[in-house]
Formats: sequence, C-alpha cells, structure tokens
Amino acid sequence: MALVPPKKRRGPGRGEEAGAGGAAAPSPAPLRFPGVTIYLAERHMGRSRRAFLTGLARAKGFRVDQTYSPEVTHVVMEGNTAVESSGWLDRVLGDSGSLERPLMLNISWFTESMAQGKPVPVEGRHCLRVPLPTRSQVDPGSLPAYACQRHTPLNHHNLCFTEALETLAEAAGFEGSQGRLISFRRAASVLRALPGPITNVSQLRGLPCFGDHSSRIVQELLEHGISSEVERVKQSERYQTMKLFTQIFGVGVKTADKWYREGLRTLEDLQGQTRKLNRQQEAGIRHFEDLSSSVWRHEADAIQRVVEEAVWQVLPGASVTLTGGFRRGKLQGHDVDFLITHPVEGQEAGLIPKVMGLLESQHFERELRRFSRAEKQMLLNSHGLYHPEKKESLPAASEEDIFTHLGLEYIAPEQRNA
DNA sequence: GGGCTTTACG
DNA sequence: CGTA
DNA sequence: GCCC
Repeated sequence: MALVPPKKRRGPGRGEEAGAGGAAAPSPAPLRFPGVTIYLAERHMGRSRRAFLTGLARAKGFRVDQTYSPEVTHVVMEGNTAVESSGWLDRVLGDSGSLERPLMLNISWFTESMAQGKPVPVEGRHCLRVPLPTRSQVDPGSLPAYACQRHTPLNHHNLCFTEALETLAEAAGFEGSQGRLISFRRAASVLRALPGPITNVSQLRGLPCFGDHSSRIVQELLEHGISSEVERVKQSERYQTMKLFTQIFGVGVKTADKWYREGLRTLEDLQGQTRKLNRQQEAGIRHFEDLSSSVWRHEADAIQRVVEEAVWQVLPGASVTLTGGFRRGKLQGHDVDFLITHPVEGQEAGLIPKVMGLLESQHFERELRRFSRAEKQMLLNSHGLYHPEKKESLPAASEEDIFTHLGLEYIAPEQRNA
C-alpha cells in the first residue's frame, strides 16, 4: 500500500490590516475558513459600507483583505456590472496573465455567506455576468483533451455554463444514456480548466469535447442568460423525480426508473405502502434528511483527530490522511474519506475492525459517563465514580463495580458495540 | 459504428 | 443492483 | 454527445 504524503496545512496569513488610520479596528475572530480570502471592491460600494461589511465578515471568522493580492480567492462587487468587473480585473491583474484568477461574485454570495455564518458554495447566480469581450478574455488556444493533463481548480470562472452542462449530463444519465452523460461531463470539465470566463462562443473553437450541442447551450446562456433546454429539463417531472429518488442511499437509476414507471413520485409514495424496499433503501429513506446535510471542512478535521487517536492506539506509526473532496480543497462534502497506511507493508491489515471497535467502545464509554452524570448526578472518570454533593468517592475496583453503583446491568465488552 | 475507468464487495 |  |  502506498504511503500518501500527508497534506500540509496552508496557514493563510492574516492579510493586510487597515492599521494606518489609527482607529482601533475591532479584533477579528480567529480565521475559520482557510481557502477563502475575500476582497471587497470599493466601487459602487462606498467606503463606509465596505468598512461595515469588512467588520461583519471578520467578526464571523472570514479573512477579508484590504488590498488585492494573488491570495484573494473571492472578489465581491456590488451590482452585476459586467464591463466594469472585467475592466477591474484587467487592472488589478496587470500583466500577470497566467496566474490563478479569483472568483468574481456579486453581493448575493457575500450576504448569503454572512447569513449562514460560513462561505456558501458558489453557484451560478452568484457570478458576475461578464458578457462583453474585453482584453481579459483568455485565449484558451488548445487545451489537452484529457482532464488528467489539465489543472482544474475547485473554484473556476464558468460556473453558469458548467452547471447547465452538468444538468444535461445528469438528465442523460437518468435516461440511461451513459455516452451522452460522459460527453456533457467532459465539456463541463473543460470549462472548469479555463483560466477565465467564456465571454463569446468563438472561444469554444478548438476546445476538446465541444460539439454542436454543448456549444449551443453555452451560446444560449451567453445571449439570454438562460438555456431553454436546460430549463425545460429542470422543470420536468421526470428529472425532478429521478433526482429525488437517486439521491436515496441504495437507489440507482435502474430502481428510480422502475419506481417512476410505476407512478411513484415522492418519498411519501415510497413509504406509503409497504413497498418492497431493501434494508439499504429503507435506511436511506429513513435517514434522507440526515444524509443530505453536509459536512464542513472543520468538522472533517475534528473527525480526523478522533480517528487518528483510535488508529494510533491500535497501530502506532500508522498515518491517517484525509482524502476525497476535502483533499481537493472542498469546504463541504457529504462524507469524510480517510486513507490509512503504514510504512511497513501489511501492518495495516485487519486494522479497520479494531478501530471501529475502539470508536464504538468510545461511544459506549461516553454514554456511560453521560448516564452517570445525567441520571445519577455522579461523575465517572478513569479512577471511579464521584458524587460532588455528597463528596463521596467510589473507587472502581472492577468494571462490574461501576455498573452496580450506577444501578445498571453489567454489559460485557463484546456487547458494547453501540 | 464502437467506446466511453476500474475493481471489489454486499 | 448498489456503494465505494 | 463527442471522438476516433
């Protein structure tokens, strides 16, 4: 098993503080969102509003820089002004043409992020429309045909287009057209790799994976801000139902299609009758809400620390690496993936069941202590039980003692897989 | 017109 | 057939 | 749907 180098945490600097004026800026909260550095463009915003928004964001743990630098990842401008935003980008980027560009967003992304207290995923509606050709338009020339030959950042400049193409890809998949699915996905992927936004259909010339259909979608979006085909798909009962059903853990396109043909449309329809759901699907529906809520990066980090503690008890010297979306820089995901390795090949064999047992017994332990405090007003630690009011200490000679003192039936370790 | 990643496992 |  |  390969040893994967652990990801180095980038410690983002604090960014330039507005120290010049002498007015004591309110001390900002600790930075909570590595990977997000905001720059608020003053134009159309005004000094005081900009200062207010800056303070607001910093209090919530966002990094907001006062001057533009290549570290800036999210540029927020008031309004939807196309010409000015691209002109602005031209000026601040100067001739540093090939460098990574920031996202250009309107104020809606900012306000939504403030409301939620965390950066919301960027969606098409947050993006500034940049329909006019300027010299900031990039000349993609030709791009390698394989994604594995390209740099593809998480945040990019063509979200309006990639969202539309991904919708068509998804819809194709729902109809069992794997070929069309992969084609629309490839086209979207190409746009994610571009150093700047597509502002004119002519820029699609020479790009791999762009044929008549995908080009037409982009053209519609450029001209009307909307694609009739994409809108029609999104509105359709078929798409909406298939999307709902396939989101259920344990349900793929085949099953979703079967249910659709039987006339089922909602989760209630599925629960309603004693429909023949397998165990996986039954759990998938029961936990639908829970499974659709997302995990944030800082939560993934916390989980990693817990897993590391357990792994190291079982196998000192093992390495636990966050993989999947978070390794690629995503700020949220729906699961947390780890790769567990050990420098000596084979040493990690059989580790997972042991770690699971440890984590489960941790849970059991936690529940035992919670029960002790909540139900018996006693504190349980590794030494034994303590009653703070009676100032009574009950040293634990054995595990059985603890259960007895708490009035619990003794539960053997092999029955503690809580 | 054929191919579209791959492999293991429940 | 579904998940990873 | 796009490429070979």
